Amino acid sequence: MSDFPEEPIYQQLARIGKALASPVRLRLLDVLDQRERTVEELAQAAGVALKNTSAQLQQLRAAHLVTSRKEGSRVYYRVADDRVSRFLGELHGFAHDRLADLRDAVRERLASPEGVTAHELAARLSHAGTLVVDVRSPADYAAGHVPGAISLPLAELRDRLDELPKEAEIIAYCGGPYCAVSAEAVRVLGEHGYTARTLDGGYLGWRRADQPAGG
Amino acid sequence: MSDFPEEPIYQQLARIGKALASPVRLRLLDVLDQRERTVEELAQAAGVALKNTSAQLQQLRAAHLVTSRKEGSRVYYRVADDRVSRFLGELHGFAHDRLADLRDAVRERLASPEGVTAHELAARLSHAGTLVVDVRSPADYAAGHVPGAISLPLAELRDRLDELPKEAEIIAYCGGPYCAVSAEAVRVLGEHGYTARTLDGGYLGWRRADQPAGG
DNA sequence: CTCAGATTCTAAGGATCGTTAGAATAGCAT
DNA sequence: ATGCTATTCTAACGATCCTTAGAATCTGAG
Repeated sequence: MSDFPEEPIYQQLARIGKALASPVRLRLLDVLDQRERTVEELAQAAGVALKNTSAQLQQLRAAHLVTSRKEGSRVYYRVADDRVSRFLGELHGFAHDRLADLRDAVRERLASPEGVTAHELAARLSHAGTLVVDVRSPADYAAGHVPGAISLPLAELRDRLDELPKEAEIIAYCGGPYCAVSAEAVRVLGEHGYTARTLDGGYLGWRRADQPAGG
Repeated sequence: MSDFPEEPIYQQLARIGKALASPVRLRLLDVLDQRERTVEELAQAAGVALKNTSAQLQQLRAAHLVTSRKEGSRVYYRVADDRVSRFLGELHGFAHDRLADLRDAVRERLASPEGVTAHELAARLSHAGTLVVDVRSPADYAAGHVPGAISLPLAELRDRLDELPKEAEIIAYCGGPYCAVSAEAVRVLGEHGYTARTLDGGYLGWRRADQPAGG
């Protein structure tokens, strides 16, 4: 135990660092940042064991990064406020341009051609000819989506191709920045002769870039 | 070990969190962010054992938060680039407005009346009547300081009071945001009839607010 | 070439953290 | 009340991290 005089202060600061030091907690934060969820929904969406999800949520709550509200027998968690969301966005950007290993891991998982940034997409929304497709679940879509986007979950994509005009340029997105679903959708669309690209960062990237959540 | 499909990505992200999860490493970063230092200078300035300083520096380097250069038999470390400095500033601000315990720890250590923010000080520099006093070591002063500030280490303050015009409003600052030296200087100045306040965040806060480092 | 100083590498004990099983709590339905 | 569901608490094991002693490396000086 070394102890310089400012240690109590830095110990407090380190609480935030500690909260961000676990892959599981970072994952939970990203999933929660998309929308409020119950513990069970969260555990399933994040792919983390239920008991572990609950345990990690206690730590995130101790660091005041998430808050919960009780409704009946369920507990709903959400990211504490907008500042947490913004800070997480900054952490992602900071880590991304600092760690080549992170960029490699992302590239290996997504393996998709370059996507459109949130800013580029915002500029295009005012023009016709761009069709934005939300490939998440209808529940996710209902909780908020890019203005003008249509809901078209990946599972239904092949059956509903006739709803998509051939000449449109399609931008597909899913939830998190590392979600592979939109990349898969782009692949399928490409096979059927469409021009399609992903939205970098997904819906979360869109919101973290301060873009509006359309109703 | 839980493993959701995005785990390798979040594992990389967590490397940044882990680097920021230790009070000692956060302290080293703050001291290094003030200026480049050798391992020994850093260890002494931070109040951390030399062996431990070296060990923690290896971890900070692995996370690409610091870089080193060798000059003769000494190794100089510094914060990797401006983005690290900015991110640390954001982390401090984020933690500060989130953790009441952190605010309490700061208040307990500094116990000084409210200081001036970097932004306020910047606005005042153009007017006469404000005297900015740098109470750090001459070496720190030489490495960069608030434009127009005079160097007056705390140890010499009592002997050099006659250099300070009684009618000036004095702003004193030291290195880090949690350095108590400027608060002590303000106390001494107050005893001698001066109007004096501290600069919130010290020199580091000044730089992190994107203010110029005067020569 | 040898010596002294600065820093890092290696190794190891102790502390802390991550994970999960099992018990406990709280709310709703009957 | 009783049972059922959702969630948290308690306890415990293994994994990881923090810290520091001791050996090793590198540099400049004599």
